[in-house]
Amino acid sequence: MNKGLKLQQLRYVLAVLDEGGFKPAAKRLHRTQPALSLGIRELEESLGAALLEKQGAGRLTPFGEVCVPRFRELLGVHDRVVKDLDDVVNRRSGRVEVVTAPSIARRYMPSVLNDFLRKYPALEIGLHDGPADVVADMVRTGEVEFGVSSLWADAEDLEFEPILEDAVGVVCHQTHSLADANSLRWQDLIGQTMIRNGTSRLLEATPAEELLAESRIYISEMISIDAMLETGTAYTTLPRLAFQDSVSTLRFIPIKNPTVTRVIGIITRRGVTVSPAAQTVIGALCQTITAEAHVESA
Amino acid sequence: MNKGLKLQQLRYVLAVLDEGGFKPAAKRLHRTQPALSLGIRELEESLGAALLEKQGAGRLTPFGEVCVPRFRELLGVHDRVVKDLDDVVNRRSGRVEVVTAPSIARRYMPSVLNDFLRKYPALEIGLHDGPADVVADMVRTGEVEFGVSSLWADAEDLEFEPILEDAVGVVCHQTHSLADANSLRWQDLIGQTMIRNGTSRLLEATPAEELLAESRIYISEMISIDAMLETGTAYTTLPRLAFQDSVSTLRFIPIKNPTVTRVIGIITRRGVTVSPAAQTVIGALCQTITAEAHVESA
DNA sequence: TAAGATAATAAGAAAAACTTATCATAAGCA
DNA sequence: TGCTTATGATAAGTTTTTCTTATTATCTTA
Repeated sequence: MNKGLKLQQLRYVLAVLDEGGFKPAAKRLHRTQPALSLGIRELEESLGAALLEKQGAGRLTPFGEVCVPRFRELLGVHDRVVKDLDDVVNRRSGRVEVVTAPSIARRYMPSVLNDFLRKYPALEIGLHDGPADVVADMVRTGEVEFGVSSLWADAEDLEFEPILEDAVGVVCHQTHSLADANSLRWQDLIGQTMIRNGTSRLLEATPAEELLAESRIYISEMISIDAMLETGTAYTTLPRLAFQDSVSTLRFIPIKNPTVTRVIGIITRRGVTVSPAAQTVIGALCQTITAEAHVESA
Repeated sequence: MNKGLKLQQLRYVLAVLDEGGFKPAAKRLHRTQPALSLGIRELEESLGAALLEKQGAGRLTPFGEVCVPRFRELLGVHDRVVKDLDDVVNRRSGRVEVVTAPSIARRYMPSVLNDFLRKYPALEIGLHDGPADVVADMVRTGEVEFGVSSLWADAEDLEFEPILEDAVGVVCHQTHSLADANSLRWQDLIGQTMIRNGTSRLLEATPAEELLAESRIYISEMISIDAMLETGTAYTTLPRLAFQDSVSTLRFIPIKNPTVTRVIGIITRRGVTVSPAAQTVIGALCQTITAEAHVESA
């Protein structure tokens, strides 16, 4: 009473029944006749009773009649499981949750998503956005498989794979005194009214640090910042991607010498392999970004 | 993308999860750690994606999370099938259909059935009875797994295993002229009025054949025969077992020189193995018969 | 940074599964 | 009936798989 059926032996039995004999069954399974003979015998011994009548083209014993429907059930489940998992591996099934910085979500994800949905019609995707600390937390908790953002403190439990550099510049109203410059240096900003925002942390430990110290306004929401900038009395700093060209009364002026950049990358949990579907999303995103970068630099 | 999961490898994965590591899992499965390492690796390669994270006590990849419930399902079905079939083999489950000659059904089967039901509480049994040709047909069609009766013509498609000899004797009313004999010879019956019945075929091709030719009455039903015998004017012949002692106004007188017997045996389809449950019934029946034979001869 | 633990890798041994060759038995046919 | 043919069982040897021991790499922890 050896526990543990071997699926292949069950297939041998069913093949003999379907084909009506050992020889044709063996042919279908690309085996020789003795292989089936021995395999089925072993199965019978492990069950403790005969399944097939001696001679006579593959007729079943009463015990065999009891067994065969169960064999079919077990093999059916097996085959379905194989197919399901194969679908997952080959991106014909699955769901990916992603979180990105808002700038990425607006600028790159629409085209990535369209691409993705067209290419893998059966995959589902969930897109979230938020500031860098929220991104990191959502990755940490496993709410999402990966995030796309900059990473402040390099956390022990997170992996960071850079994909993009985003230079910080000045954002001000077109009537602001800085508005017409093609590029600026940090010292040009001394004495101007600066609005700090969520991305101002990028300036810590850079030549801009004293500007931060001078600044007496902090506004977290972009809409409120816009409203303040519209008065033409203050400026703020933003990475290029976070600046929305669509607000046409505002200007973005690059800052050089030195350039301060935020590094955006793929954030994953350390030691956690992302799912096949998520790998596909990451691939598509990187491709989109490098493609757009070429367009911009051209 | 090698189709065909190996159940053992799935168990390896689940054991690693349950035990939280390769080493304790290996211990539980009576394997060494590299055995699991290689087995799981092969499984991952056949699936085309990793299941377990590199280090870190058996944590799952996202793909692994998808896989494991399905592994559990498949193994669950497997284990249930094994248990079901084991129950059938070990007579903890199943149903047997039997057909016997009426005499066997009345004389032996009650005790066999009681024995059987007590010993195998989960087995079901269906008992039918009928004349020899009906018995043979029910076996032939597969309505029942085996029959217990005599077999007239030895049919090519049936197997006959003798278990019992049943001698033919005279049955008559206690007032009949033959009633007081201890035993009779066939010639003693010449000139008496004989009622033929279903068992009279036993006398064909025996010294009793001329009695059959003389006889002008045939009655098929025992009750009608009894009524006729009660008049005291006629006799009939029956095998010993078919005679019911309970009808106390009738006598059974053995006939000797020569003794004519019907051979009762187990009738099965040729080349069809009976089920484990049926084997048990056959065994119990044979045992009961030999036990009673000893009682009688003692 | 060293010590201890855990899993991966390598190489060879054991077990399993399969193949070719042959034999036994039953069914078909003159 | 006896010969032929077909089918499955059996034997022996080979290939493949799976496991073990020994070792190495890597992570964890103190």
